[in-house]
This record gives sequence, C-alpha cells and structure tokens, in this order.
Amino acid sequence: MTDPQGSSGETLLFLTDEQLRQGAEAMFFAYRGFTADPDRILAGLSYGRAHHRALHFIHAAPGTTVNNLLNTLGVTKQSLNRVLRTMVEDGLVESRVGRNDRRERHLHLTEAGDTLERQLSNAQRARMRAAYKQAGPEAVAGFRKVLESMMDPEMRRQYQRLREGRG
Amino acid sequence: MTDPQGSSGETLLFLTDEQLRQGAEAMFFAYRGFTADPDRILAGLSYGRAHHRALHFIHAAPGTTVNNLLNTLGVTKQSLNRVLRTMVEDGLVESRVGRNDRRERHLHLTEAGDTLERQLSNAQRARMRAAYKQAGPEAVAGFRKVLESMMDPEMRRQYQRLREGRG
DNA sequence: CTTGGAATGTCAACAAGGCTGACTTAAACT
DNA sequence: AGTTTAAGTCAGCCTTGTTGACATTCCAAG
Repeated sequence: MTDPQGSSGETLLFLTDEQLRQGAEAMFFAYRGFTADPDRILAGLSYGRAHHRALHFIHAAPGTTVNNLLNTLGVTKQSLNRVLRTMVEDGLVESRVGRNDRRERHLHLTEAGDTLERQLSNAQRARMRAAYKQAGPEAVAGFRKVLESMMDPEMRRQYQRLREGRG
Repeated sequence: MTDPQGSSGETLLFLTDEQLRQGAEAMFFAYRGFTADPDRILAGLSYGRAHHRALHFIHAAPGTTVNNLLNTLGVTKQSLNRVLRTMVEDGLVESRVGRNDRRERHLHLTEAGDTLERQLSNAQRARMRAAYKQAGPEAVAGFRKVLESMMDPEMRRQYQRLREGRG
C-alpha cells in the first residue's frame, strides 16, 4: 500500500501485506493459465485434470506404485483409483503386479498413454516456454527458487527426488 | 532431455523440455503448498476453497458486482451463486442494490466476513512471507515476472487492474 | 507352521463444486 | 413498446475429492 519502492529498505520491500497479497493473486491467475491449455485438450476427450496429473507422474517415474503416486498427487486412494481404472480400461496405462511384493501394482504408460501425455505436456510446455522466454533466465531462476520455498517439506522432498531421478 | 546444462548457450538453457517439465512440477507442488493453510482452516467450517476465493476478491475490490466477480474467478453464475448465497445467508457477505443501475448487486464483506477473510489470508501470507524471505528479493522479482507472463492476456488485465486499484 | 497385524489395492456411496440450458424478474436502453 | 442486460433460480450432469468396508498379500511373533 504505502512505500511501493522501498524507502524503508530492501528487506521489508517484499514483505508488506500488500506485496504478499499481490503475490497470491499472481499465483491464482498464473495457475489458471498454467492449466488452461491441457484442460482445453482434455475437455474434448472424457478426461480431466486428474488424468493429466496421473499421466505426468507415471511418465516421470515409470514403474511407480499406486501408493507412491498417491503421495505425490496428494489425493486419496479412491480418487486416484477411479482415474487410474478408466485409463487402464482405455489402454493408456498398464498396471503390473509387483515381482517382489505382489501386493504392489507398478504403473507404466502404454504407447497410447505416452502419446496423450506428450500431447498434453507439449501444450503446457509451450506456454511455459513463452513465459520463460519473455521473463528471461534470471527471472526463471527466481521463479523456481520461490516456488520451491513455497512447498511443504514433504512435497519438496518429492520434487527433488523426481529431479534427481532424471538429472 | 539432452543437453541438460546448456552447451548450446544461455538462451536455450531454460528451454529444454526437461527444464520446462521441472517448472511444471514446481508449479504443481507449490500451488498445493499455497492453498494448504487456508484449506485446513476451511475444512473445519462448512466452506471450501471457492468461498475463500470469493472472499478474497470481494475484499480486494469492495462493491464489485456479481458479473465482475464472475469474470475474475472464471466460473459460471450458478457456481458462484451457490457459494455466494450461503455466505450472504451466513452474514459474511452483503449484497447491495446498485444506486445508478439498480439491476446490479454490489458485494461487500460484513465484519464477520472481513474477520474470516483476514484469518485465511493471514495463514496464506505467512507461508508466502517465509518463502519470499528464504528466496530473497531478486528471486521474488523473477517469480512475479514469470507468473505474470504465464497468465492469459485477459487475466493479466484483471490482475493489473486490481494492483492499480490499490498500489 | 500358523496366525494375526500391517500394507496395498479395490469397491460402494456420498459431497463439493464445476458445467450447461432454460427460465424469471427487474431495470435500462433505444 | 420492445430489446437487451444483470442477476437469480431450478434441474440435472460430470469430475474429483472424501470416508468406510473389504480382499489380498506379506511378514513376524508365537
């Protein structure tokens, strides 16, 4: 509200309630943009955002178990199971009984699943690529830094584990 | 995928599919953190995230009309109306007939509404404040820049109008 | 070896919150 | 007077979240 450009010093500049409020609104509007393109594609098919998320993380960690995926997505078993079941029925996802522990199901994308995943993430990446390009490399580094600081510790661990698993 | 650390130059460094994929995952996990605290509060009451969003934007633009709010939130009349009706009934929101145009309803928070809004946004801001502090002022500037670039043009206009109305 | 508990996944039923479409009411505009 | 606009409502649908009960499998203690 007052002191928009920091006569009271660098440190406080970004910590006024008004600055934080704007950050929250930016998150809200940006997240809508972030999901808009894949949502548009999915609207045509009989799938939703939940399917996209599952596809994404199965692609990111092939062979992951249902339980793993549950924790990553932060939803309950049934919520995931419904989504998963339709995609198994439709031949996008394969669910293989674990060799060591036969209670587990290991999830993999079929070729069709991989194709849809790529289509969705391509749409999403196109927007991110444009945003990154427009904002510049330094801004992107800051973007990533703040996002990471905003995660719950548990999520941050998941996030970093995924990164490490790919390089 | 290939070229993870940019032998092909600064410009491409942030535009590999892998970098963009990580950005998408960061958005996903961060948004969960972003909504986690208010969601926890709301779980106790009989309200949800939809109520929080309405409260936030009515607080941000007191006297806004239903149509305005509709566009800001990006939902349909019925969807908003359900949420709004319960909050009017519960005495959190007041709906006043327009003076100039008596078809319009101008929305305001009651004292109770303001109290709840503050409680929710305090929780949310606490996390953002911590994240901002940890990431530092430069990172925050980049964060805001990328988020803004990620919005649809229509949303960006809304976002900027809200900022101007206050800052 | 058996048995009881823990882990994993599946199914049934329900709730929140999106959506469309049709319709009403009131007020404003032309 | 007739049209358009803002808001509200009803009915009904879909996705995606929830809890609770259940089946299967593993493992460890007796």
